[in-house]
Amino acid sequence: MLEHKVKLAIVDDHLIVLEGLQKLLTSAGDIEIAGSFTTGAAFIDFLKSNTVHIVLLDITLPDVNGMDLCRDIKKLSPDTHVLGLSNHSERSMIVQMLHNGATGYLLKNVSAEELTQCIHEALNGQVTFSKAVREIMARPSMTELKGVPQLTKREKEILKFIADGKTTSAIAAELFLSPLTVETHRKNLMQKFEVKNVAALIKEAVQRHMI
Amino acid sequence: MLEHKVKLAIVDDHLIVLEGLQKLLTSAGDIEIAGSFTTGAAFIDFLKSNTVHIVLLDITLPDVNGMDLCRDIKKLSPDTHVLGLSNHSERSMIVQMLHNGATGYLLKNVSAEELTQCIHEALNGQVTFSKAVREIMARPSMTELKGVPQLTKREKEILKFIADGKTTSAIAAELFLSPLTVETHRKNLMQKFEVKNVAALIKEAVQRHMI
DNA sequence: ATAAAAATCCGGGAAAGCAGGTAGTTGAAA
DNA sequence: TTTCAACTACCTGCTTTCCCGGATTTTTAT
Repeated sequence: MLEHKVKLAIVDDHLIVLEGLQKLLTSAGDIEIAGSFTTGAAFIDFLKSNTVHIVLLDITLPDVNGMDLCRDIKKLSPDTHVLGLSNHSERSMIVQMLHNGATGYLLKNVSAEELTQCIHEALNGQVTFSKAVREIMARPSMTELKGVPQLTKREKEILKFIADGKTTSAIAAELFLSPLTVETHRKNLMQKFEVKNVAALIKEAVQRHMI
Repeated sequence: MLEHKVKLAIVDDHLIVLEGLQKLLTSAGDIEIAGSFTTGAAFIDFLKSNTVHIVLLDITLPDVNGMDLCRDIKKLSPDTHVLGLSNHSERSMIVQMLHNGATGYLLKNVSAEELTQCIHEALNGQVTFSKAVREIMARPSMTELKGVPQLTKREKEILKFIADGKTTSAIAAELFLSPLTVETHRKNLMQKFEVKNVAALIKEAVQRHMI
């Protein structure tokens, strides 16, 4: 196999993190930083006309959330490996990222060695975690075990409206839908979350950062 | 006045951030990084036998929280300026830091120029914020303005039950109350939160860490 | 092309929530 | 002591949610 440099991209809205990562990665000679981006949109743009082998993706971005962006990246370029990078250590976050096609997940307290090691593992297609993440995954907690329901775009949309306290009919009016349609989505949401009223629904959703 | 280099310390448990900050600060020639620390304890130790003019202090640390550490620092070395550095953009966080003696507050999305500017302002004793923080402080958003409603013990109790998805009558049974009483509490809760249904109530409550 | 998933729409009935009150009892602070 | 906040309880009328059950069309993935 030819040993070209690995093209790596970073998506993070914090300049500090961008610089920090670049510094940490200079020691790994075979990695080339193809680009740094502060928004998901900017990276997607770049990806359309450039090859990226691996991308370090912050979960919280100004424009889109990491989960959705991850999914978009994999759709656009299935061979690009995505490593989630975040301060969020909740199991649900990690699981969600993997569901959406990420190859691994790192917390921002990674060391330089961990970082480069994870990158290389990811390039081999291995699912890889930073040390702190492995510990979280190893000790599953009751509440987190149930996993995160996979919501459709419409469902997410309506979930947000519900959380804002809007009634079914108000939502329907705003989205030009029949109230009955909104009712159905609401019903499905509650089924997916395995709850039986909005109160519990919203609690779960907020706690899982879906709102 | 003699122009010695400014002795600056960084306390942050993320290597990435440490490196990133160092990189960003190299451009400011008059600043010398006296030390980097990943725990509050380590920095306090250092401070006992070294002069530090200014410290960039992450709010979330493994051993202590930033507020308390800030207070300790000012007690030990009142002339050391503390700049809070965090991802947390909640107004309450910022205010708390200032109460505890911080000279300023930065979000981690600061630019290099902002960073050095804030450092210099802080050295002059000026209270200083990064741009994003100034915006938060200038425009108290609706949700932040109302502050946290003062709930009675009973109300908090019932709020939790509601968030768990329990119905009014179930709560009443569990607390040996009339359902009507629970209804009243629920009504009062919604008044205090200025919302008109449970969905919004729970969202607000969770987001304000009351659940 | 075909299957699967998502999004849309519908009915009816039971249950709960919402909004607007009123009002007695208690316990602590002024 | 009286005054006030909290907790308790009640009423009426109306709206909305919740829970069954379906159905059709459009989009997406294989």
